[in-house]
Amino acid sequence: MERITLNQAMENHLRAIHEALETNEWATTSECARRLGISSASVTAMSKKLSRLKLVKYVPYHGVQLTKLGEKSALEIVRHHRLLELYLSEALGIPWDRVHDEAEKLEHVLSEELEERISKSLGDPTQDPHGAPIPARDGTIDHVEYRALSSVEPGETVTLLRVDDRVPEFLRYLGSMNLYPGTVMKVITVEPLGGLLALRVCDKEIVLGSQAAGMIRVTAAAKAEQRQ
Amino acid sequence: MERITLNQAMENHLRAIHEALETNEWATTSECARRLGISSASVTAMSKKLSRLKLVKYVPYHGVQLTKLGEKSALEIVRHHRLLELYLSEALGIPWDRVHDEAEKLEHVLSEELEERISKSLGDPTQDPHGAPIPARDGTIDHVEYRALSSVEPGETVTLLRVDDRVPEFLRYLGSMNLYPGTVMKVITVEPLGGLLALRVCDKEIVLGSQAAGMIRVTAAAKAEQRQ
DNA sequence: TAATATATTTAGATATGTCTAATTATTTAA
DNA sequence: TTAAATAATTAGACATATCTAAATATATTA
Repeated sequence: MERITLNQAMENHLRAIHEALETNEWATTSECARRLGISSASVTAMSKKLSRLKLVKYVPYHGVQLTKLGEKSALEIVRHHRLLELYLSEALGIPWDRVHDEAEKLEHVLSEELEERISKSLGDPTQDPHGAPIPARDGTIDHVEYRALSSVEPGETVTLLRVDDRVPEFLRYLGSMNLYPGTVMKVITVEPLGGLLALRVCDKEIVLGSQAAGMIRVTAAAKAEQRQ
Repeated sequence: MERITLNQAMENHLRAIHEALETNEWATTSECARRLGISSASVTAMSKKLSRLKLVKYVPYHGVQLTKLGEKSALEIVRHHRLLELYLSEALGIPWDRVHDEAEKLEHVLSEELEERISKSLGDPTQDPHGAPIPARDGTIDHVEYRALSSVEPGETVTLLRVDDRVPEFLRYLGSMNLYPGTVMKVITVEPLGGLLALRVCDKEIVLGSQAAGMIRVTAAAKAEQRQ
């Protein structure tokens, strides 16, 4: 498997594709465009380019999937991104709602050596501050069974495993209520129409909207496991 | 003084100009081209652009000088660069011969917040690993009187103040002889034609070529001061 | 001072990633 | 099953920073 030189645009697209594929079989053009904040036309152009380089399988009008090579390349960028998020948070004290944007810029200019030293200085971690798995150097990555918090039934007790890292306001809101990966919570009630969720966390009651609950992933099993 | 949004190419040019102006009144087109590793034609094009933006004074066939605004912008990039060099060296243990290339990539994507946290975590330092002054946040910068080691007379004792940071082999060589900023050395002999320099450092004798000696700057006063 | 060498600029080309507007496919709803 | 809505692609344009080759200006040398 050859090594391919990627530029920043290609790296951005690959990471967007990788993330889109976490929840769907195909990364559609519009989904990638939305994630990258660019036009669909631009995404199509890049899909063709990545396809020509054998980094993705591109099926017109369906979207793209990563090839083995593309997967490997994407995981390297994801590793950069998540290691940086953790490093910025742990070593430099940047609040968890701001590390994503910083990491997004830094991830493209991280040398192998710097990546390795950062990883070592953190003890070769396997999770970023938002609970996302950090791929290992060899491309292996933890696969954990998740559920969206919004799909949990009233009465269940679950552990928060992972939150979406892209919306600072959302993360600040969670932080203000001490909702971090590892937090155990019991779902009290679920409003039938709006999906408003009432939770009990450490004897405090918290209410979340359905959109917020959709950005939170929790243990798939019925009973909580203490994690992290 | 307005704030101007700079892209990576503009930042690279501004830093090259700033460095060229450390030794010359004008930053010539060819000198900038050499430093940036691009063609003179490209430098001319950028000189015009920076001139249009009032960041430099461009006199055709003479070169460029930084305006007040350009100086301020350049110093911000230089601050990024040197803070990063020191951080990579101190916090992540990257050898001093490799920090320049890393910093060159990172300097363009450093946010104000990250810059500030890095600076704080280093105790708001004023010198990078190669002895170059780190501009303060407000743009003030230490001005130290230097001399090239190659211009020192035999018999003089001087303190190494600063070395060129761009050639890894050169830095490794210095490191192998324990020549770092702060090192006190006595010039024993100077070969008249080739300029070969014999030094005594801690009772060890070291010989340097004229090119190497030209990349080392030492105290301007006749007697050494213990620095750093 | 004229001839030559060197440095700089201009002209024109290329690669890249993005955009908008128009066209074509696909999906959804009537 | 046809019509309408949505999604994706194509065509064509633009900004950017770079390049090479040719032209021009400046500096150096005979």
